[in-house]
Amino acid sequence: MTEPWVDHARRELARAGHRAGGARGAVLGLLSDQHCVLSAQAIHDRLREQDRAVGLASVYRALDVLTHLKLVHRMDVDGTACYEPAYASGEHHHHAICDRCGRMSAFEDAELERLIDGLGERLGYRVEAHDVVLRGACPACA
Amino acid sequence: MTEPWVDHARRELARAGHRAGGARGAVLGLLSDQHCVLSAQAIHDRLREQDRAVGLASVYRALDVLTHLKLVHRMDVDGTACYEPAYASGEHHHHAICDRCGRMSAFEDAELERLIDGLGERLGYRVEAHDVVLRGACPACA
DNA sequence: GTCAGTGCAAAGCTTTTGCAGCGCG
DNA sequence: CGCGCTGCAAAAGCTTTGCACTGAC
Repeated sequence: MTEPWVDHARRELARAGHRAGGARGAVLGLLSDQHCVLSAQAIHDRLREQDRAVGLASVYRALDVLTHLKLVHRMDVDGTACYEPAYASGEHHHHAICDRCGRMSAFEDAELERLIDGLGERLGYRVEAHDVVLRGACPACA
Repeated sequence: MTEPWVDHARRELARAGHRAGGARGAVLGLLSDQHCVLSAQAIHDRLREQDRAVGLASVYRALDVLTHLKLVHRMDVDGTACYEPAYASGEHHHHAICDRCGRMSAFEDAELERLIDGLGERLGYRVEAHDVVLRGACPACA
């Protein structure tokens, strides 16, 4: 299986005039292997485990560029920024976080997306991104 | 017009065994006058303007207690925690934030609430709170 | 009187910035 | 061979914690 997201991201980076440095490449590679959101610190730690150590500042800088190009999606959870690949179209999901065990699950729902698009229109907003977060007790903890 | 939320909050605080201190009371009073979300720093600043100065640490402590009692709702925006009164039932709204001017608007939608409740059930979650955030260009900036 | 609540200052995190050197294009 | 990328270290937020003191019950 190829990694369409990584390829897409590299292409977009080049198109935006960015060079291909090692640190950003490593962050890109790690993100594509994950589906769950990761904090900058978590990315830094995992890269170190994989012997592809990258300065924490470079992780932040890479994520900043990627976020601005809308190649990764940023969300704040419990006061810390977390990131995940942003898939160009389709494959759009949201998160439910368990207050007890802290575990996070992802879900998607076409009707929710449709409803949110409608809401944006109603507000006169050109909505470019949106987040939905559910909090409560997961099946195991409830 | 009375302030049902403040009264409710004071009652719940007492019921949870908390004493009525000046700092927390001031935070409570300020929050009830606002509809928009406020950061801890903003609360601290406004209280100072009103000559009801409260230590920043006390603001954080008050907000922490109130959040745990589910009397205020916390949301992270751009890496900073913001707070607003949590209305026991009904009067539940969400936010749209403009990427350009940073202004925030509130909206509510019964269908959205219904849909989210359904999603929680589908996931087996006992959903206790949820957030929906739209990001994009507001009518004025678009 | 006791102990939660408070203010201040210090510490702890997360994130950003400055700067010198490396390396892609 | 210039300029973007990187790492390190320092700085800049935001938030929490330690401690002594005040004040509610």
